[in-house]
Amino acid sequence: MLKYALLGFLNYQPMTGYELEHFLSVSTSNFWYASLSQIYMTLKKLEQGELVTSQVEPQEGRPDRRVYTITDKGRADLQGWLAQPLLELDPGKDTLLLKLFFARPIGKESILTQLRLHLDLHRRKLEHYQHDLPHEGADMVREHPELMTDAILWRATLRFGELYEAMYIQWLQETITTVEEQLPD
Amino acid sequence: MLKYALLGFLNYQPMTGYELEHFLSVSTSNFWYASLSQIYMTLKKLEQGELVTSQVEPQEGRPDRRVYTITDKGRADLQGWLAQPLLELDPGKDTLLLKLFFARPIGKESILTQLRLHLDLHRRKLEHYQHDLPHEGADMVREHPELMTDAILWRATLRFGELYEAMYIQWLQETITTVEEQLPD
DNA sequence: CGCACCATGTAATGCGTTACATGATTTT
DNA sequence: AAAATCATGTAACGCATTACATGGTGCG
Repeated sequence: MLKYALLGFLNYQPMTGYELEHFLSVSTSNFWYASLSQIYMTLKKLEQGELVTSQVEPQEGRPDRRVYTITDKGRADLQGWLAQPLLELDPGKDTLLLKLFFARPIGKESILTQLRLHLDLHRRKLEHYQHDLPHEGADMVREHPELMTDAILWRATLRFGELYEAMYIQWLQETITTVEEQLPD
Repeated sequence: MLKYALLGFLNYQPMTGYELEHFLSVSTSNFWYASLSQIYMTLKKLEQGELVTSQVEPQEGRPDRRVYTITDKGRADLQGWLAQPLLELDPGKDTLLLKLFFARPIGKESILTQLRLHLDLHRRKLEHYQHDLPHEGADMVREHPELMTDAILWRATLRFGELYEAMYIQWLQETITTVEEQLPD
């Protein structure tokens, strides 16, 4: 699926693997992220499949830039994926919930400590969504005014992040209270 | 991490791979699930690491049952993992959000159709949490009264599932309205 | 008569993480 | 002087999915 994240960004403009990582981290990291090494490997596969092409731009003092451009075939593939409805939900994975489910043996206080730590992590994340991220999308639109309507969808995904974190915070607060009141030592 | 889900259940009682799949599907599938083939492979690795042992129970007319039992080493490993605080959040993955982010080229109506389809999927899931799942935990406690306090934590994870689906439904409704009102055809 | 349940596994492939390897330029 | 940014890649390993392979029992 990273494949489509990369094609999606390359459909806006040609860029390098390094730049793709930047865009992933400031706009989709919430629901899709990948490390640089994975991005480089995936780009290589996309090029083998002729969904992108690359041109090397020589540089001095640092590695040459390899700029990737989406091909017509790549655009068609992206469109096909976008148009195809998703018929089932992603399986969820959440390590904290898994730990909590089996946490009884480590005792009440240790459980509470861990829940409070997570509450803090989620509060920070919510702040990040509210303060830092909104600017990034605005920057992109300034450079590419034709993407103004795309930005409506970008904001919707950011809104999801906010609602998700607010929900998680609420659940943690509730759960901390439940554990305090109901779980024996 | 599946490793710990399996050790967690085996810490309640010895059971087979097949039974483990059942427990995963009725209690943790929300935040951790695995297919049978993956469970069988993971059990094999756990046995090699001496975290579990297995006894074969011969049967007629169907494959022999292989019943796994957690060892002291396995219990210690599980405890260690549970006691170790999680210092960062799981990276989120959500295919619908990824598609939505890049969906502008497929047009307003196709986007709305896909969002409405997902709204339906999430409504079904919420019903499932509210009607079907609560009984499963109750059954387990009836057979193992000593797990009554564990059930407080199980309910907390189920509650997360409900809040998550309710949040997702709210976001989808909001987003459908936003797209209807703001996105040009 | 067909479907769900019981019950186990292997093999191939793909996706993702971590570690390894390098090194100049720019900002604080 | 240190840290962040720019910039690319390979190798090893582990985790997960899908397909393959088998077949009796019990219920509606």
